Amino acid sequence: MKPGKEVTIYDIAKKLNISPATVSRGLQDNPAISKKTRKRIFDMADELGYRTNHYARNLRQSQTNTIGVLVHELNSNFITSVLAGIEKITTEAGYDLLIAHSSESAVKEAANARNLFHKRVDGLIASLAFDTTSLDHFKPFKEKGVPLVFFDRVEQDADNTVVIIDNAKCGYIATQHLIEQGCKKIVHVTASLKRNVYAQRYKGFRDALHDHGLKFEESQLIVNDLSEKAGVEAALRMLKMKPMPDGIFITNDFVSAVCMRTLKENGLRIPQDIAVVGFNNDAIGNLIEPALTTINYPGIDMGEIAARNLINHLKGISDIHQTNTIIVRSELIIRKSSLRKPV
Amino acid sequence: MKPGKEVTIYDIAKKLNISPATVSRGLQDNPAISKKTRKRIFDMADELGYRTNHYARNLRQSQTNTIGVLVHELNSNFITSVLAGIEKITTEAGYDLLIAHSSESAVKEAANARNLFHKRVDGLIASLAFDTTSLDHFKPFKEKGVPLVFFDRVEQDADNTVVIIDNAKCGYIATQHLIEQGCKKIVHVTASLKRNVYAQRYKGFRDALHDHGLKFEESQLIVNDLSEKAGVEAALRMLKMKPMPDGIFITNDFVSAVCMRTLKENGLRIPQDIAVVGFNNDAIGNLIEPALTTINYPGIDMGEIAARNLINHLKGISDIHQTNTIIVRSELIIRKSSLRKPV
DNA sequence: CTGAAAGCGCTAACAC
DNA sequence: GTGTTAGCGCTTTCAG
Repeated sequence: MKPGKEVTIYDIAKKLNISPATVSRGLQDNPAISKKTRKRIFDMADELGYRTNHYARNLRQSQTNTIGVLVHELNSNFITSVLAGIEKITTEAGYDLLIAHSSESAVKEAANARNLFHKRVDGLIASLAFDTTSLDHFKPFKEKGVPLVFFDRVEQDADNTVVIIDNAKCGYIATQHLIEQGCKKIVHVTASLKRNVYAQRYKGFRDALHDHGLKFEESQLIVNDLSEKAGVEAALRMLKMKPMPDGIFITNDFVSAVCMRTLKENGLRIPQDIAVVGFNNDAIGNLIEPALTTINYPGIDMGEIAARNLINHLKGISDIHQTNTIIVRSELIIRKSSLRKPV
Repeated sequence: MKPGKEVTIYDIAKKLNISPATVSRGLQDNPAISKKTRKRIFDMADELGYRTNHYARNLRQSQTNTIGVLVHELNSNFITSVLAGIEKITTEAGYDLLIAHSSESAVKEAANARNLFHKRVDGLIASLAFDTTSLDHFKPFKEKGVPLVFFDRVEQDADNTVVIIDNAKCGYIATQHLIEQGCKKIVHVTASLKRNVYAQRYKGFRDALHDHGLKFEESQLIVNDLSEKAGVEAALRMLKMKPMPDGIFITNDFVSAVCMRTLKENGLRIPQDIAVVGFNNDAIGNLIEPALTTINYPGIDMGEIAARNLINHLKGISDIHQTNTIIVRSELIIRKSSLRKPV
């Protein structure tokens, strides 16, 4: 193995006195090649330390065997689970992953989309940033016929395939649970209502209040950016309300934990004074006190489903445009933060 | 823009009545091309919706402009910070990232290394899995002259560049802090001592005990896999010790949180009965009760440093083999979980 | 400042 | 079952 010099199929061909085409076929397990030759090819490849030049192959085949993944952040349990699911499926199918994250910025998201497009991904799986409103940056993909699958944070128009949970239902059952625990004034802490997930959860929240004859005032809705600072502020704001809320439904477990901390620091008891329900079922929920009631939904499944749909489409097994919306199961996990009555 | 047909530099050249070579040079801001021509080229490229074919370019230049990153897991704050740091630097320098994670399995790590090698990354940044002992899977990189940088979990032999913190010192100050708080029997919960980070922290722990005249028994060392289950077991084991420890130094914040939960469930008060110090400064430490004393070290800086070193080497600005070990600062963050005396 | 031409390593018609 | 050949899109000498 001379350093610096790459082994090519020509080297293998020469050593074996066969043609490069045969080597190429052999390496791909083409059935037209006899068992013996194939074995000789593989052995020689090993011996010489051959490695495929993916760039030559991709150039030739004009397809990259790469799937782009566009997410808002990497730092949540949920996202890493989704990634794990995607990775499992794509790896099995022999695709590479190019992962980009937008740090919740629509501008960076557009830049990443452009980059992935220029990298010629065969398909794209994406979850949108907070403030993404237009889907223009995905247009090039559509024009080139590169299939798109959105998950979780999506924009639902006619021709996107989306993998989501029933956020409205989740919002409803979370709120209903609080009502069943005796809460009369429930505050909802969430992020920009322009984003489907938050809009839907809010809708569920409102519907549940309405169906149970509870009234709603604007002050019961707190919209922020789900940061630690925002969590503290939300809690302080609730402390000043008259009357104070006796239940909170928060759209994210981290912010729930922050809120709870601030409330407890101010002498409130959870769930007696205020019952709390979060969202996502992050590890944190089971470590804080009291343990957090939350909505669980399977990131890994969402990832697998998104990836599988995309790949089946790429392989021509199914057409992605036929399956428009896939809803993944979700459930309420009841823990102490909301439990005022025996179950 | 006809669908399915890619625009190449030949198309641009033809439209402009110049040669493909000129277009290629223009696109790369080659100073040999006049401003006017360059502008015309860019405008036409825009108009036609041209996108570079990276595969053709890489094939031609036989370098990929890609850096591989090999990590044990994605699900920690620390790792995602490192990744953010790496990404910042590599993006600025125009490199792509190929990220692989080994789920703490040496076997998968080797497979990932092989894959990245076959993908021909120009350089590799890695942090090892728990049970990785041999560095054989990195040999191909060395043989081909592909530069390697290890961070955090490393194997220190002569010719690897490593970016680490002073784990022994951190272990020492964590332990010393507990001693200063009046702890007489301190237990250390950690992972496989084959891994440098854990071995060094343990060394610091032992040194601190020794320097302060405290004796050590084998039972004061608990080695596990840092899972939730392991955290619970560790706590239960300590509850059975006679006498019970009055201080714990745990190598990871998550396990600290789990341990604390179990101890509290069993009626122990923290820090009065047992003082706890963790490691990593994850977000969780500030949300549990009492807030967790821990060691902070800057993942983002480690990522940036690792990436910068690698890239400078690739660009020939500096030689990676000259800088063998880079130590990043770290510090003890004191919170309530360990505070028995006024500061 | 620009053009002509060769070649990076691989695959896929098309032959035989 | 195997060989010949052309070409994927780009960069880069070498010429002018």
